[in-house]
Amino acid sequence: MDEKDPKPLEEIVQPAQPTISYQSVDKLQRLLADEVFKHTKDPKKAAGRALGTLVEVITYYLLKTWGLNNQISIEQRLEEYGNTLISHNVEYSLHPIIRSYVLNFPKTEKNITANMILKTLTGESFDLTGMKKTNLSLLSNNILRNACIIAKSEDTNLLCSIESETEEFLRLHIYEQYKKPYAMLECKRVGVEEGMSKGPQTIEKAKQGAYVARVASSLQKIRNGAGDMQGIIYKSDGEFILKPFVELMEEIINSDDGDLLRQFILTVGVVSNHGNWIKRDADGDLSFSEELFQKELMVLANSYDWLLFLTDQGLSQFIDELLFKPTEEHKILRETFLSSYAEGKKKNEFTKVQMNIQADGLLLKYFRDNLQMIEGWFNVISPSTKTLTNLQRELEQLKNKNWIDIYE
DNA sequence: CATGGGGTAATTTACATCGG
DNA sequence: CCGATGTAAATTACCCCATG
Repeated sequence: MDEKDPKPLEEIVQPAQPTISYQSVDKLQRLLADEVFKHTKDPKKAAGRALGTLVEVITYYLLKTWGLNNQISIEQRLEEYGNTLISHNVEYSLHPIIRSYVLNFPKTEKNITANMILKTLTGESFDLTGMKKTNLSLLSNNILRNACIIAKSEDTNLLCSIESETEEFLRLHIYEQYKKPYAMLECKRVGVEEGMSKGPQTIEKAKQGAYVARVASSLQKIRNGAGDMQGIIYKSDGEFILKPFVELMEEIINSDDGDLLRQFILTVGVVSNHGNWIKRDADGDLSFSEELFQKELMVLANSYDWLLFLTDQGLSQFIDELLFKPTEEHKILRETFLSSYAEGKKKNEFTKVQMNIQADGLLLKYFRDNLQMIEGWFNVISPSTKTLTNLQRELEQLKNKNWIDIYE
């Protein structure tokens, strides 16, 4: 990471804009524990788990708002680069779309199953040979399934999302994703352990994600004796390219060389804030420089191509504004969230996969209307020279590659 | 205070059963 | 046959605690 241009910590933990003050996430977690999760055996733990889900939801709806909805798959199996014996489920992966189609689906009161969609599709000259249907539902009891897979083939998945609606029809996006992703994201949240002054032990678990980030992509990290992070990528003829990591990564993203792109996966980590991620300096001040990162934060920053920080302020604002004290317009969000965690409740309808359909609409609108502010909830830890907009641009670049040629 | 071990809750998937 | 519902198994993500 580059230390020449350290960002002031204020930028990292407390973005300047809105001047409203928000409670710290630690306090909100305690509040959640007391109010929402009192009935569980370990309220704080359950609250922490729920906060983890919220980090995922925020990240997912940011991606949606960036126009990547149809590129996303959730919790799909990803083989290690060059080592197919080991695979991992990754939270979000972004995939090339090989073909897509808009289907007018007659509105119905009933649930919308993969089967019904496929049946409607067969009348529409959309070739389904070689595909095996799933038994998932796009819409069930008013709950939307994000990244809903309706059929699978050997190398692709066929997914479905709701594009828009008319009086009689739902316009459904049918799109075929190539299984090999060009990017992946993992979200992690770690809370402060009660009574602990130092960093969290639980972060050991985050190393699992760091491991995946290091083995997923053909672009691998390697350090030289001077401590510089180098990137190495093998081409199909066995030759390799070795040069400074960020430089090589940019080169691959900018290139149209199938040889470089075919197995490349941009890895992105999203960690929510933690009071002890960063050490104090000799004066007892918090300043943002790499040597003051706790070991665990460095491990993550060195493992992912991109490491993002979801700030305390951002997560608090999301919880406070939409879940704790929603406006009239947003009160369904609160209701959906609370009912999802009510005692005896079986089905959660506030997760990255299952989301109440009205809540989905409200979240999309909120993210669209407040995109700039929400982007301010994230800070880039690595590469330290880049911004979130750079990441968006890189994802967009990858999305627009001519993948059909690359994989033919 | 770093580390390893441990436990619960949440979520998803696969499979079974029920009812039309 | 088909979809809805229920249940067990598998996986993951949290937090807590004992030890040295």
